[in-house]
Amino acid sequence: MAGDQSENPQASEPRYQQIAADLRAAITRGDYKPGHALPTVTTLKDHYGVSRQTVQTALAVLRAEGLTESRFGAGTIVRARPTVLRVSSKRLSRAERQAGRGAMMSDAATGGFTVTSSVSVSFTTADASLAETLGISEGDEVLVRDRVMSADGVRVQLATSWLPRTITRGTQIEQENSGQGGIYARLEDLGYRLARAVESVRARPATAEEAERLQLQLGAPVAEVVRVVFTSEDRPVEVNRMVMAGERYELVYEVPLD
Amino acid sequence: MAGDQSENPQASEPRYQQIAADLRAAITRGDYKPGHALPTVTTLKDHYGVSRQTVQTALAVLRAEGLTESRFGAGTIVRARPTVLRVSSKRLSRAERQAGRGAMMSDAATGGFTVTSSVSVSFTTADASLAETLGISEGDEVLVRDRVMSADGVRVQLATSWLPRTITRGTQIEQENSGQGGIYARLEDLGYRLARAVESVRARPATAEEAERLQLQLGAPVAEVVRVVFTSEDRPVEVNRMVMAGERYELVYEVPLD
DNA sequence: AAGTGGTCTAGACCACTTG
DNA sequence: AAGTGGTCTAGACCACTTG
Repeated sequence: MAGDQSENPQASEPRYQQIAADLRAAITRGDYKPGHALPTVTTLKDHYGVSRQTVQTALAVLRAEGLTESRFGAGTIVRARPTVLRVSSKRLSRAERQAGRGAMMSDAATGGFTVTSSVSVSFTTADASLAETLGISEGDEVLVRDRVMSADGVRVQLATSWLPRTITRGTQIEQENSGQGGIYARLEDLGYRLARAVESVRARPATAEEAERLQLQLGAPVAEVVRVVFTSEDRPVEVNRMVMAGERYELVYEVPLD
Repeated sequence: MAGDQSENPQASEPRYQQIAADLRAAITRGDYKPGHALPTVTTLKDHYGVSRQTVQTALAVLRAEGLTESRFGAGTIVRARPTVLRVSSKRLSRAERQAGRGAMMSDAATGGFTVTSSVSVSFTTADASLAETLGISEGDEVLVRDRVMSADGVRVQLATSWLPRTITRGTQIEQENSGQGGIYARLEDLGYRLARAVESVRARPATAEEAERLQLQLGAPVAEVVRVVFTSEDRPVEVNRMVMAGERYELVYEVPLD
């Protein structure tokens, strides 16, 4: 009966959510194992006696939860527990810098992943908000370092750093390859003693551009971390905005309680 | 022409995404203001010359991005910038505890929100993972404190704490009302000097249950924070698992760089 | 009572992957 | 070549909100 949804008038839950719940339970029970395919859309449509569209809507729910992944022309696959990068706030210690590792590389050292990164360098002028954060004037020149980072070939993080050109002009920080230990090591070479950073973390949906660059579903959760680095004289020297594929990261912070 | 998508064979982007992009741009430009309604589904369908379903799919994209909110029978509303609770790691300081504020209350003091919370207390035995984290034996009794927190009437956080009953038995920590300064103040009254916490943060999609309890869309981003609190003798005394509505929180951490 | 968003069907074509 | 997921249409009924 077309359009008739009243088979069971008590069931306030839409059919597609019932189907999603059913499949979710089957995945949780282990009927469908990570890396293996779910039944095809056509099979599911016949099995549940619904239209293709309804099956697709149910599958979209599972994708939104991160349980499955659909491969165009191939099938719907149960996702393996994702690659997790455990990123500790200890990664920024001077000891790590002196061991010649940049922040991203010490993450890799922790997790056993092969980390690669592509960098592009450009220049712009500070808008009001950036100028305030960096303690410079609106319109002042800033260096922009844009990075895409991958772990074991999977893109996991987008990062953009801004630094005042009064600090970076003519230094290796303006080169794509910033050298052993990364830009923090170079800043210390220049005499800036880095004392602390403030990191502000939010969970939010990926924008369309981020989803594309990180190979995520639109609206998939990302962690946005904005870090401001201060010297021992409490001068801000860098703003770094990182966008991380949510489920691929675990951020670990040590918090003093006294 | 039914089923004909080849009007513009160059356009690899599906129609519903084009429509979503169009509406997104209009919202960003300010054509549709926060709190106001988008055109109705019927209007949009006629305007773009597509089916209702296609419009619905486009609107689902905007909802997934957190840009809009659909009200059954009423319309699709542009969301106001969400209530943001700025939660600093400084909230856990001894000074705050001695001022009589629990962790959640000092958040409120920071942000100017009215915070309420409902607590339920129960008891269970530790499974292997919890036992290891708390340094006790599997099967040992633990106290469970389950909390739902609201800011200005909006549910913003689910939190569950586990503490060994060898510590809490017979104390105010096992009461629903744990008193001024919360359970951390009570632990210090009992002679446990709290030294540090380790917080581990992930962004992930809300499960169906969390979505319901936090009044979120299914799969909306949440921040999951697992905190382990240690005494000055490095003994773990509490595990606290918090699930926060992603866009309603900003977590701020101070990170030492040396 | 009228309007709104939400769901559903049956059928179609598409781009893509797999053997 | 056959199969798969993705998208789309036109039309329908539903639960809910608003005046």
